[in-house]
Amino acid sequence: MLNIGDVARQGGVSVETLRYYEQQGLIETPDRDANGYRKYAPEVVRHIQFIKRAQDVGFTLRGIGDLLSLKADPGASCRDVRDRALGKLSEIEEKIDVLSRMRDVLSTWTNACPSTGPVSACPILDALEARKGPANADR
Amino acid sequence: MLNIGDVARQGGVSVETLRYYEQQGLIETPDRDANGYRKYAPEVVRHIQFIKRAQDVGFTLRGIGDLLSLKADPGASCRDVRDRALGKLSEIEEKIDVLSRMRDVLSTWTNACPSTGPVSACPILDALEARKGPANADR
DNA sequence: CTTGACCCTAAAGTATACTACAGGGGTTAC
DNA sequence: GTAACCCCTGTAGTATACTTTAGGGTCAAG
Repeated sequence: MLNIGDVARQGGVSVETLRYYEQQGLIETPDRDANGYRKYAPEVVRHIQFIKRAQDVGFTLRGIGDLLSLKADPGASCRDVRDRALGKLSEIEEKIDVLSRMRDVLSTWTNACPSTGPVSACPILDALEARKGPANADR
Repeated sequence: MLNIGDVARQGGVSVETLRYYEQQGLIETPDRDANGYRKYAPEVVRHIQFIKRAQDVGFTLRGIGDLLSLKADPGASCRDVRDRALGKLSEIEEKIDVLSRMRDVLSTWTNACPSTGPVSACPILDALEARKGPANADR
């Protein structure tokens, strides 16, 4: 059995993060020692890595909680998980699209800037003030 | 002269947002009427659109404040503005890279999923639990 | 003269994922 | 027995860009 500090070290997170995950329902409430210390089975480290990997591919803690519910539900199907992943995938693609548009506009503007002369003749500031802005997708 | 509500309508923002911008130093403190109402010159609408366009290409309000200072500074050069734009551009490219990696991983996973069968045999959940995660760039 | 639309301030709330702090007890080695 | 380190709870703070709430004046129309 592990103390919270052991789990934190092995899982690569802080003890505060572990307590936070517990509070958020992402990890089971652990048993307590006589002194009140949380005692963890070694398997919990794997569980934390699951959370971290899911974060790495863009899931929020809320989404991860959802994934964990599916994982624990014998009635759930693989399709349910796949649906969550596809949903996240399109969210990410949407973000990439927005960012790509920003990049294109900024790139155009920086290329148009001679980078010499005073700000009074800056094409970037001009572009920002112009009647026509970039085609803004959202916000 | 315009009341705050007029500016809000013409600028496409809420009156609360205008007061917030003022508080944040993004728009000049307007003169007040005898009744205490803010009175704006019509030019302020253009100013607000500057802010909105800068947001559209990824600048934070802090960065926009910086841009506005350059704009107002006769000693500033076009290069200064360009530097801010290039900095923002690389930030955005970095974000795109991170998101692209997430997309690739999710895409691989969703393709590997037969989308039939129980979660107990789900390749996506397996991937999330595996020893090897995706090569995570940051976080 | 009242109703509805508008204006004011200051403070608190929202979302996300933690981090930090205050205040206090337990454990281990010397 | 005391220093160094671990654990506990609960609350507040962080960043960003607003939005909401509370409580209260102002103005134009009918």
